[in-house]
Amino acid sequence: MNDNIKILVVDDEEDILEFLSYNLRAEGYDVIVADNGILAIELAKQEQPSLIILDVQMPDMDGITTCEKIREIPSLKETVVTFLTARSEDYSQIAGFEAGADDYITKPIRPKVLVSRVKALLKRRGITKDTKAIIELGDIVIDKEKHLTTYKGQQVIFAKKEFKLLKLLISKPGKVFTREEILEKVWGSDIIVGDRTIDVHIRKLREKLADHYVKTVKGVGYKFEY
Amino acid sequence: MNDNIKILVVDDEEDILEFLSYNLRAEGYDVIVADNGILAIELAKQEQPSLIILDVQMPDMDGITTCEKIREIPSLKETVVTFLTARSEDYSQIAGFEAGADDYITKPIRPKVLVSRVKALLKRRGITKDTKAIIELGDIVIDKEKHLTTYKGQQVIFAKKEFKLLKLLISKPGKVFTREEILEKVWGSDIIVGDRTIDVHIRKLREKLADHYVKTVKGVGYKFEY
DNA sequence: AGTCTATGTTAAAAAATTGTAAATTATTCA
DNA sequence: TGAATAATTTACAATTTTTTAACATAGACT
Repeated sequence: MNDNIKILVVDDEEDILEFLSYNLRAEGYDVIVADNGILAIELAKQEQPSLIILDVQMPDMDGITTCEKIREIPSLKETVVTFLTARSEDYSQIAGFEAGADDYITKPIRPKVLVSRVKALLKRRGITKDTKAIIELGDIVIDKEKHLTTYKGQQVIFAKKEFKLLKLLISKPGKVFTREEILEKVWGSDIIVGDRTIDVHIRKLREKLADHYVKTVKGVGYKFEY
Repeated sequence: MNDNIKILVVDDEEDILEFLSYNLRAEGYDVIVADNGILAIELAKQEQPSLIILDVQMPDMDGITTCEKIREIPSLKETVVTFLTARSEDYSQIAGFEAGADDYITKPIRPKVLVSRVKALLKRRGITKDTKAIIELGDIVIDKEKHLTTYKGQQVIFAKKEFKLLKLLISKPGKVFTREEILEKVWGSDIIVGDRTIDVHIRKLREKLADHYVKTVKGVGYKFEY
């Protein structure tokens, strides 16, 4: 499982796809491409990219429609979407934001601006290479890529769900995650589990680390505190 | 229901300030203005606007420096900052994002684009008065995300309802909230509770902070006074 | 002063939420 | 396929929060 940041680029023009891919790959991103909106939606669902760059003008399904459809997919609600638009189309900017886009990049594209923009967008959403690879928090080291956790130098094995839960909580130390949020992010929006499932998993984290890391905020949720 | 979202506009040119204010006020925002960076920072600290629109080019302190300074102020960490920039200055866009800006608006400004952009930015951040992450009022700091309250540097624990009530009262210091309003916003419109419930919760706030913060306005309701 | 009403105070009951162990069901992987 | 491991449910215990209820107090008004 390669844990680089994934970017989906969607444009009907071959050379623009290549241009964007080249420049983004050079920055270390994993780039996947689609030359139409329908394929884009399929790929997005499958690959769960962190960022989608979407050309506004495309045959069949335009960027705005594509974006609207993307926003309707629960697992892609948090994905950053940015449009590619010709410099003068102010109208499309408006429509784009209403469709749920986060930003837009004007053509002609300058590599430096592109990369800087992409970085800024991802950073704003808290998606950085750091948060993708290894998280260190005092005694606790989590290697997401290797799916390994170390506590006080000792390796601790977490099962899949436990690991996901730990990752989530630790991604924003101190932040209280509601049960809903946890369900949504660890289990997925459509899966229904019993009331006590989360508690049991929380218990396992506490067992394997130490009780005091995971705190209960009664009536609200759980948080990780170092 | 524009629950008076505050926007701070900073530009050295009088006519641009007026133009922006006019258009934003027409949309129902509370607009405050500053014609230089130093004043802007002062005002921002005092007024805690949700959005700051900042001209890049200004005498004395330019927009980028101002933005950097703003980002250093804890209570303004979550504030959305957008730059105003001449259409061609690509470099400033890059520097702007690095300084911690969230977006930029190019001159010449078109009212429709401006308003649409501002709406999109605020929406993206989910800003309506009750989603601001941190509320600071002198000795009292409320971190909604962490569900933490600090009084004189000491952590104070509030249960869910207490926390909600405190948040409500503190959201508009000085405003008197009627019992009805409190019930509606803390308990929800359809829940029926006895007469003394609110009093009991008010009492707990007084206990945990200090008596003088929450004042009773007999026959009317309660208010928070710092 | 006496009465009336709104609010303050307290302790205890009630309700809501979470913790836990053990049993049950799914999944994985050799 | 069949142990082994993981995930979930169940049933109850433990804890904490919220509400109620009974009584106290303060201030307004006649």
